[in-house]
Amino acid sequence: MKTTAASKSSSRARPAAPPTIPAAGAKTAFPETLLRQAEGVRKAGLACVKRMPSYLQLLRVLQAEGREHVSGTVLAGVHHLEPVIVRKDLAITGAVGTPRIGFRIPELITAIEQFLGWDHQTKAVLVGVGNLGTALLGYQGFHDYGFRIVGAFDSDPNKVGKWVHGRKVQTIAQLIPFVRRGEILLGMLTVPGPAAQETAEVMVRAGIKGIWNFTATKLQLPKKVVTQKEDLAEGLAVLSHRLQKRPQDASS
Amino acid sequence: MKTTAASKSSSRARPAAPPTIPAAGAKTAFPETLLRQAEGVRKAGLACVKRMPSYLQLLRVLQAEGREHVSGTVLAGVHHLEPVIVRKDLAITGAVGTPRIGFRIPELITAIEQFLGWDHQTKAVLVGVGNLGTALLGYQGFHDYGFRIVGAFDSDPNKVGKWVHGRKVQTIAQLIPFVRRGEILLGMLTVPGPAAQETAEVMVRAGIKGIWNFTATKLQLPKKVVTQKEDLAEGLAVLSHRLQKRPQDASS
DNA sequence: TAGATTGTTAATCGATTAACAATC
DNA sequence: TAGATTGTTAATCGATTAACAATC
Repeated sequence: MKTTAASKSSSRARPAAPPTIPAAGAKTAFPETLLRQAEGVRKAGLACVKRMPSYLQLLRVLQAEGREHVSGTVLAGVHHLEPVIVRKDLAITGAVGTPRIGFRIPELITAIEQFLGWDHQTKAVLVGVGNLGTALLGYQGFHDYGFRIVGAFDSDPNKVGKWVHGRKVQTIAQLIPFVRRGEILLGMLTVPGPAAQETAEVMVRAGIKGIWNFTATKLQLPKKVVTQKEDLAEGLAVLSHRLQKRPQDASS
Repeated sequence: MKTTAASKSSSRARPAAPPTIPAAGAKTAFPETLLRQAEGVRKAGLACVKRMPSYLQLLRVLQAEGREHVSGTVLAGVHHLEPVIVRKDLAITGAVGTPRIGFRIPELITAIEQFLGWDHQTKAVLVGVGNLGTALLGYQGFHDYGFRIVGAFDSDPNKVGKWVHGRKVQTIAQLIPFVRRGEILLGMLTVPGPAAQETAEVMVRAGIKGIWNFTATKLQLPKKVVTQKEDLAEGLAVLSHRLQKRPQDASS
C-alpha cells in the first residue's frame, strides 16, 4: 500500500474542530470533508489497534468520574506510553482535540468504538464447553466491548442440554441453523486441539466470518474468513524469556 | 544497544555442526567456541520469542512420529511463515542445521527449551480463583511448557478450603509463607480488576519475580519485577477491526 | 555433480521517537 | 501573553523480506 506521496499532499493544514466547517485556509486542493477520517490516508498498524481497548477502558472510568476532557498526555501517563504515540493513535480514529484542553471524552469514546466496530452489539457463538470455554462463557468483561456470546455448543452428549452461565449447551448439528437464523458473524473456538480444524470448517459453513481461535492449532481456512489466534504460550514464552535474562523493563 | 559493528566482524564464517570442532577455516580472529550461542551477538526480538512455542509444539509432534530431522522450510510451511524467518529464529537459539537435511529434532527441541527457560519445571502460584482462575487451574496445556501451578489462593472465605482441579484454595495470608518455602518465582494474577494492584504487591512482597497479569489493570511495581499482561480485549480489537474493513489475510 | 537448504548481509517495511510549528 | 497541548514531518529503531554465498 504505497500512500506516501498522497499522504504528504496536505502538508501542514490543520482541520478545524469536528462539528464546524474545516478551515478554509487549507493549503492544497485536497478534497476536504467534514470528517477527518474521510481523508482515509493514515493507516492503523496492528500495535495501534491493540492499544485502543486500553484507552477505551480508561476513558470510561474518567467519564464515570464526571470528567469531560482528557489530554493525550494523561492517557499516555497512565499507560506508560509516549504522548506522541497516543496522539497518533487517536488521530487514526478521527478524533480531534483542542490544544491546552485535550479531547472531549464522549466524542473520543465514540470515535474509538466506531474505529473498532464496537459501537454496536456483536453476537458470537462459542464452540467447545471445556474449562476454557466455560470460563469465557462466565467472563463479564466482554460486555464492555459490545460483545455477547449468544450460544454455546459441544459435541459431548454429556454436556449437551446442560446450562452453563446462562446458556444451554447445544449440539454441533444445531450450530448451522442457529448461526444462520441469528446472522452471527463471530465464533470462539475452544475445542481440544485435534478437533479444531474440523470444527472451524463447520463454523465457516454456517456462515461465521471471523474465528477467535483459542486452540494451539493453525487453522487452514478460506482467505475470506478472518481468524485471530489467542495463544497463552506466547505470553508465557515472553515472560519466561525476560525472567531468564534480566528483569529490567516492566510493561505490565 | 549498538551491536551493529561488532556483529559484522565475523562476516561469512560458518561454524561446523555442533558436536564437532568449528571449522578451522574461519576468516576472522573472532574467538570461536563450541556453542554458537557463546558469540552472544544476535538479539532476540519480541516477535521471535513469541514464535518459539509454536516451533516447539510442532517439533514434539514430529518427534512423536519418529522423525529425526526437520528443515526450516517445513517448519515455515506449517506455520505460514517465510523460511528465512524460521532460519533466523532458530539461529538465535544457537541451533545449527545441516544444508539439505535440516536440523536434528532432539537438539532443536533442547535449544528452544533452553532459550525459553523451559528446560526445567517452573512452579507458579495462582491468585484469584474465579471463572478464569478456575479455567487456568484446569488447563492441561501448561504441562508441555514445564509450567506447573502448585498453589491457588483467594480472599473469598467461601472459596478457601475448596478443592479446584486438584489444588486446595488457600487464603492470601498463606501466600507469603507458601511462596517463600517453595521458592516460587512466578505468579498468575486472576483477581477482579480493583484488587489487582494490591494483590500484586503482596505477591512481590512474598518474593515473586514475575507476574502473569490477566487483569485489565496496569500494575505499578518495582522495575525488577517482570510483568506480562494477557489481555483478551487486544485480540478482540484486532479481530473486530479486521472484520470491519476487509477480510483478506488469514493468520490464525 | 546438482540442487535443496543453511546462514548471512543488505534492503525494505512498519512502528516508535524526536523535533517542532500551530493553536488555544 | 505564556505555556501546555495538538498534529505533523523527519529520523531512528526493530522486524521482515530479498538476495546470495557456502555447504552437504
